[in-house]
Amino acid sequence: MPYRRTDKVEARLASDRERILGTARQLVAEGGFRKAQIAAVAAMAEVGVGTIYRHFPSKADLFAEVVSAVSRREVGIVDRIAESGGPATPRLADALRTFATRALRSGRLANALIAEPAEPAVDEARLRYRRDLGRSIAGILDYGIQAGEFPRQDVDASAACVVGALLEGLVGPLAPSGQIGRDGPRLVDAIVAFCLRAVSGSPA
Amino acid sequence: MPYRRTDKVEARLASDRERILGTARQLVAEGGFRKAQIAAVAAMAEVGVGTIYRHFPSKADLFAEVVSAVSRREVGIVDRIAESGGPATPRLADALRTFATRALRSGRLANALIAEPAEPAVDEARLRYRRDLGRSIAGILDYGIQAGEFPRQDVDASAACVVGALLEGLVGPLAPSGQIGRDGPRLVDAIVAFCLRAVSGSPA
Amino acid sequence: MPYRRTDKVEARLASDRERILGTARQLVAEGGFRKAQIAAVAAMAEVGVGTIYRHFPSKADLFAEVVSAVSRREVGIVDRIAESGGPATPRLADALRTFATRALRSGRLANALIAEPAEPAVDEARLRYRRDLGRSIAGILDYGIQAGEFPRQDVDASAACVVGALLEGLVGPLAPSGQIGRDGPRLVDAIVAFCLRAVSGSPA
Amino acid sequence: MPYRRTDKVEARLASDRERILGTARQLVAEGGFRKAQIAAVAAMAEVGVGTIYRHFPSKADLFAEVVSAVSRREVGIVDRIAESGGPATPRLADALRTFATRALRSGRLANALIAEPAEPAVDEARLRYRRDLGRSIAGILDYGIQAGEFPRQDVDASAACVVGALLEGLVGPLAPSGQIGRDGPRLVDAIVAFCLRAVSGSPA
DNA sequence: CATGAATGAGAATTCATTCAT
DNA sequence: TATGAATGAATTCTCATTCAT
Repeated sequence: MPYRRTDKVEARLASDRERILGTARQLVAEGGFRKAQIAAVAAMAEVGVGTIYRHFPSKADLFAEVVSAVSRREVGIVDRIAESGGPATPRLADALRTFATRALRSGRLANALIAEPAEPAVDEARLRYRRDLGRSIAGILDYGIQAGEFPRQDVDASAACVVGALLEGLVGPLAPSGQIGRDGPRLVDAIVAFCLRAVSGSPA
Repeated sequence: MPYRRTDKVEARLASDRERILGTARQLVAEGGFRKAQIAAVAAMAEVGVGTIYRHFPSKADLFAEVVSAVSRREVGIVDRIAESGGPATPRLADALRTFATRALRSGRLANALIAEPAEPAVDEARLRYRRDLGRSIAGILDYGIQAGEFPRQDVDASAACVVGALLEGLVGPLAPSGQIGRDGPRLVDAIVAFCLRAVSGSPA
Repeated sequence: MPYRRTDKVEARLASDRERILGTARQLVAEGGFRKAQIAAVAAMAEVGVGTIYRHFPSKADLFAEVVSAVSRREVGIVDRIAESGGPATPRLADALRTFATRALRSGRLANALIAEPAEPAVDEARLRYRRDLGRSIAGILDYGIQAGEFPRQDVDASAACVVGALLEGLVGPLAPSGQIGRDGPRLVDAIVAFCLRAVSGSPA
Repeated sequence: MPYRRTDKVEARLASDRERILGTARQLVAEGGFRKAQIAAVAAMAEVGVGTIYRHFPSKADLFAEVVSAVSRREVGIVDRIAESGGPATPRLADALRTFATRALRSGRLANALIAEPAEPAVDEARLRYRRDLGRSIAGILDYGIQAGEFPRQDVDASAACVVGALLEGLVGPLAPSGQIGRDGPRLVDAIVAFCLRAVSGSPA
């Protein structure tokens, strides 16, 4: 009887893949890339090491995929807000606040995905993450400038600066090491306010 | 004849130390911390491995020192500007512009020192770098708020955001692939303008 | 087909472990702990270096296990004799003679396991060896004193002295250069006679 | 003016040599051979590393000499007692007691010199130490047998056993690790009594 | 001659990847 | 097909010895 890749097999394959990705993400969230070794992922995902290599050609690919997945999810959320209608200012505020709040809740994961490179391939994914986030922001800025809400400015540079301010504000040194040191909402407010002043050139 | 640590010897020692530090910095600038192994530093500095361990107790110490040295130098420059007299706005502009211009010239080094952690000890040095830079910025903000140039704001958060915007603007993905992709002066202008709008809440 | 740790695999694992232990013991017997480096053990056991670390957490653990294994075996043999019934004197004689004869046959190994420390962890195992041997001897002494065969004496000190006399007699300098220099049986006789006189306080 | 090795120079050379030896001995006493590195000896002796190599061709030679020196001194003391007149029994008791008491006072040094080999060359010196000690003991035994105090016995084996009992009794496992666990005098009494019973074949 | 800086061969350990079962 | 045991290149650090000053 020839081997048939049945639906059942297909489903197991997919669920294995997801579980591996999820476990990898969790390990990164707990101990950064440093602690996320293939063997550890395999053990926690309850699959064999070899199985990981069936789904991902290399460690770098696995973790690049981890970053991409988080990126897709988070940028997707921001995108949806960015593309919702209405004036640019509240839209930007909403997007930034949502992103920041979620990042604060994710604890160390955000820090690792944002600031802790490891392999070049993972780095690329990280950069893509930031770039995609920037592109989403840039969309709002473009709209706001068109609509006269924001002054003329170098949109790409501003978007990058917003991303930087956002991430650094969240994981930066002034927010005590690694954890949300100060009460989150207030910090998020300050960051959002900073960015809004920056792109609008007006107080509030 | 008893051994005398002559000036010549002293000079050689110092120059060895400097050469090791410089080589380490260069290797980091070229390939990130990943490429900067002790053996590689030794080879390129044309000293034995043991010599490095005469000057630095461990690999982590060596690279922490690399970061510290750059930090001291760059933050020192910013500090001097921050502490010069006059209104806060041009002072902040000057500080940011100077830092940014220098960082752009340093190429990948800034990226590595800012965004690529390695050993925990090096990480700490990197965090100190950002914190020190933030503190310098915060000083100007404090002054500006006192002087009524800037609106009331969370100074620590703003300073972190400025640092983030500055660094991300410089090394971020929108400045293509780690190198000075766009003409530098224009990018620096955009970043500085962004930060000034953010802290002042006014266009210009 | 899910991976099954078959009996065959199990057997290979166990035999690898044994081969590694055996090789380590052999290397120690040939050249002392100095010659027994992990790489050498791996090469001679025809396994990779990593395989050794799959079976033993560290070099110290491996060699501690080597000592422990020999200790368990040899002390076990002595214990069985010590716990057999009958008067203490022949029991002690039998125990000492058996131990000594076996040690003489093992050549340099006894010397290394007895006299050559290396890592603190291995040292501990070695001390345990001597202590266990001493405890076994002390048991016979206790019995003999109760039975009136031996005079009252400091049992712990006597046991240690017996162990010392035994080991030194075997591997000591008077038995030329670490090997069985003199004809074994006569040496064993002399050592046993010495110890019996010492604990009994009577000739023969 | 040709270089003349004046008396003054000669004296300094000799005193340097002594200081190096003394320092080495002290370091061994404090931390065993493991802690006694050439650089440490040089530093503590307040000479350059090179100076040590002027006096001793290698590390092994230096420490072999350390062992030899201690050996000469201690064996000398025992020898003198051994060669004093009078019956063998009190002479042996005196020799053993003196040696044991001194060893207990020297703390870890005795242990290291007796039980902690390092380099083969040092090992040889250690073996010579034990052999010389044994020879000294053997002299007393010979005399005692001649005089009819002791029964006929294998003198070399007995001497080795005495040395073994003595050393093991002192540094062995029953005397808690490394330090004089039990009150020294009582332990020395027990060891001496053990040895006297062993060589005399009669209760003491 | 004394010095101590420089050297670099070694040694232990880690972990991504492979492949027999 | 899944598994996880085996692998060994790579990396950090130590320390006896040499030799320019």
